[in-house]
Amino acid sequence: MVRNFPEPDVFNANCPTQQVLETIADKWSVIVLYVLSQTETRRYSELQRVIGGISQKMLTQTLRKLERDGLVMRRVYPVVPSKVEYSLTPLGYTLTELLKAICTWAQTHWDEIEAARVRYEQGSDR
Amino acid sequence: MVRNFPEPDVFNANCPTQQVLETIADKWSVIVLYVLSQTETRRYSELQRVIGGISQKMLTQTLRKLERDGLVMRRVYPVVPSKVEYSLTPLGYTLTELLKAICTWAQTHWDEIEAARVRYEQGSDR
DNA sequence: CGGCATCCTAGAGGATACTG
DNA sequence: CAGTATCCTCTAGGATGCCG
Repeated sequence: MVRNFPEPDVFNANCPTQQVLETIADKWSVIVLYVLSQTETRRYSELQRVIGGISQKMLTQTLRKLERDGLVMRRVYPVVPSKVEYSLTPLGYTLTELLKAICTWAQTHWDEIEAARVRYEQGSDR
Repeated sequence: MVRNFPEPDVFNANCPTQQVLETIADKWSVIVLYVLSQTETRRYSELQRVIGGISQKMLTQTLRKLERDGLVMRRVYPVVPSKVEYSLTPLGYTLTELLKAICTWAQTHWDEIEAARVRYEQGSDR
């Protein structure tokens, strides 16, 4: 039996935690979830417009993955032209605080990281 | 001046937040940081052994990136055979709570995600 | 021991065109 | 509008071998 781990260790390649990270620890996933966490509901085209630099392929792919994992809900309106709305599921909502924290951290500490990079470059130059 | 953003928006491709996510929102980075957050100090070979399924190339690459961004500290002991120890910097430590939360979330909700996947497969089959 | 350097391949991911 | 399909490129990342 491969399942059932004595203690959850992220370090084990077989551990589900690593598989979850494959979903969560992805740039586009974080951003999409973050957008949805702020706005109740978003249409496909809104997401594409609001998120800078994402291709439509990546957007669709990310949404599918999040939907498959039960984090995002997809509602199709049978109208023409078509209308599709995306929102977080209850499970997805349990992530919002975490996502907010991550984005806040990124915003707060960006200058320190940038400074570290400069220092690193200088150190490696001579 | 490209820098200096009115309000930090993750959605803007130019926003530093996205750049930080490139570092943080990476599976191996999360895991390496998590290991270091638990153990003060780790040697290279310990990290490689403890983390299942990481290649040495990826490990080195991840460590360099984290070092460059000021999250991880690398200390070399001039002995032979060589000895290198990695640990978190103060900046890196500010991430530990977040990382713990992420890993905890992954552990807690894995079964729900798995259930969602099964549901998704069934739905798409017919 | 703790790495680089090199080679190689699968898959990520962009651009473009077409469709219900 | 909200995608799918196709093609094509480029790079992430494994395997292997060498070095201080």
